Amino acid sequence: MAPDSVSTNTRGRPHRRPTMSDIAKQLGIAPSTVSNALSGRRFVEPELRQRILETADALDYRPSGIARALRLQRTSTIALMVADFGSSNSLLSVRAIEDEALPENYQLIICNTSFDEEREARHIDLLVDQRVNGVIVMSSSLHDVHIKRLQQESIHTVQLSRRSMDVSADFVGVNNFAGIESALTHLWELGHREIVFLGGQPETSSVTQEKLRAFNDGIAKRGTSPAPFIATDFSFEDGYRAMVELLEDPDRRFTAVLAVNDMTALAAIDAALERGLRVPQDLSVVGWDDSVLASLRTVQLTTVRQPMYEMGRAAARLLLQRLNGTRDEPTAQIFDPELIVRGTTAPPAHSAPTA
Amino acid sequence: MAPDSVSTNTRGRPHRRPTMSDIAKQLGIAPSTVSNALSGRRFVEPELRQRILETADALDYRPSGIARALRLQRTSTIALMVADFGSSNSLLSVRAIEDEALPENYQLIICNTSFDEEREARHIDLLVDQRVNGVIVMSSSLHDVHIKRLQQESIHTVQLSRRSMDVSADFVGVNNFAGIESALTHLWELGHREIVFLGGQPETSSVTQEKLRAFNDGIAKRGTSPAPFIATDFSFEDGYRAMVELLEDPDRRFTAVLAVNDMTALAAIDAALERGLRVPQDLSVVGWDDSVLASLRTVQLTTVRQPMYEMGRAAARLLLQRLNGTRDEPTAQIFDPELIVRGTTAPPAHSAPTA
DNA sequence: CTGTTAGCGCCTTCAC
DNA sequence: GTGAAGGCGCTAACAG
Repeated sequence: MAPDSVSTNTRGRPHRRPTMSDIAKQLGIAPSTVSNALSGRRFVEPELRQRILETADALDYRPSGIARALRLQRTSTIALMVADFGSSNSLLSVRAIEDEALPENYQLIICNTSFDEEREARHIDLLVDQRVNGVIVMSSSLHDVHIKRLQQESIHTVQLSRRSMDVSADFVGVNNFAGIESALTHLWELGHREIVFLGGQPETSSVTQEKLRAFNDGIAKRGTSPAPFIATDFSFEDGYRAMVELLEDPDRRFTAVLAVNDMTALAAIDAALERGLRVPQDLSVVGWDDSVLASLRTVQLTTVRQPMYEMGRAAARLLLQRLNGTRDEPTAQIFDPELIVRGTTAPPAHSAPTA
Repeated sequence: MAPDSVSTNTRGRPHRRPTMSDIAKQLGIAPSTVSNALSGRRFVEPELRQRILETADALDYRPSGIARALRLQRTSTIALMVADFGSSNSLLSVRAIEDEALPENYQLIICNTSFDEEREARHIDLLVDQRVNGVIVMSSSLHDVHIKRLQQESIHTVQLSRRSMDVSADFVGVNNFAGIESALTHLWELGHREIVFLGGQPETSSVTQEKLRAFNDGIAKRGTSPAPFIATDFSFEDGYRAMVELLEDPDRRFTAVLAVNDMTALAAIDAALERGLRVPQDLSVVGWDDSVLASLRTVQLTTVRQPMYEMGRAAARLLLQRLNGTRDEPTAQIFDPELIVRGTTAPPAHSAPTA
């Protein structure tokens, strides 16, 4: 077979991509004119412009984002750092961010930190090296050091859900206080007086800290003794272990569980069912997220819904505005959560658990 | 406050990143020597090398991936195209791919196509412009045109799960035939004779095509009349609608449902329960994925497990090997699925459904 | 063993 | 309205 029109020499690679110079050469004009015609930043004789567009098309020309990035010193790339997008419905936020980024020709890079600090560091190194323009940090456990690192490198940062006290950056989140308070009120009105808060990592997660504080405040306000708390990561397995621990402690009595997320709530339910408890008759459980799981007929989890899509969109917009220079002072946008009452909460049986 | 040591002029931006020239200038040596010292590709006097490393560190130098990419003509970036990573446990594959890419300093870009062809095209344009080096295509509905486009642009492509007939590319998948056959055998041995296959888009999804063919073959082999099939997308909502349609058809009789994925299976269960059927007494349901949902005590879904993590890893390795030139001819790697029997399958009640 | 030079593809002054 | 030249930051070829 005859070699293709656009052949090349480099290492036997079959294909070299056409450049603006190629177009220019073919038309006998200057590269800068091609640039002007394609970008539309300068006026070019319509007839010439037309010919340029045509040959660009004919050559299947695509601009090189790398070259442009090097020249303009901006990559039009943003990144999202998330601890584990499997364990909640953070996917909605991802979707929202992509929906905002795509129309503005921004690439989105997603980094999964898995609660692993070394992995966080690796990712951030890569992001810095690639000269990412902005980062949305959703990873609840991302260490402040790393955020500061990003800011030192003058990479714009927006915090989504998680909030760091000693880092000043844009923030989009939910009113955790109100969410916990509404769940607590719900349980209280049903008659529950012994409620435990299950899960989360208060040392690293600002969200858990807030929820826990709201929980303890709410309990104190109602004049009950402080309730137990067990720290876990946000996975099913770990929530399950924690719940078993709670259930096997003979000193512990409780009629309701407030879980840090839906996954943990489901784990708690599993553990309770396994030990012969009925939900909600013997134990009420409230989750947090309103993930797809929660609405299943076989699950029917009472939970707190946060508008993840809207939050993701807000975070993306904030970031993009900042990258376009449309914004200045750090902002905070707080969304309201909503209690969704389903089937896993009911008045407590005032006797001991019936098997 | 006095201006920082590394100050600049461009547009009042606070910070200009140090380059190799900066290091070289500071030490009174040539940039290329800095390059050689940092990359280690050429020998540099240990003492000088040491000083270079130190000043690089002092200046907080980080190499520019963009400049390097422009020079080397490779970006060390790969992309993953997925239709909707919410609806199955494809997250495991994502995790695996990241686990393989990170140690080799490859960036991973994830593209969510949402079964939307225009969105696919947008994404691919961006990927081409960014000069992504390789793409893993997991999006079951990605139109062949787009894969061919990638190949024309000489971007290496690996297909994960979905397989296109008239595109020759590396492929990693699961033996759908064996999976369906094992599910069918399970139901058959329980005594089911009227089984329906629920969900999937045979026009666009090669996976659904294979499953459907395996299903029809299996039914035919056992000498039963062909079973109904309803096409859906892979979401809960659509699966639910389809199941209601099936249930409301008076001409239709069936005692078991084989669903295209877990989400659809759960939707089918919901619809059945809603109409007073009991699972598994009145209706057996088999899913596909073995997602976290399936193992919940309140769900206990019988399902077919595919090793998503391993598959993702295999796909990533294949791609990276190809990018490193370690591989040549297109390969296919087929994994074996595994039937996980849980609580949603049982012998059929041979009478009409008991309410 | 180190320095000089050139160029990856694009954009942007500055000339004409 | 268009052309020519330079440089973004890096690496590879060629000198010395």
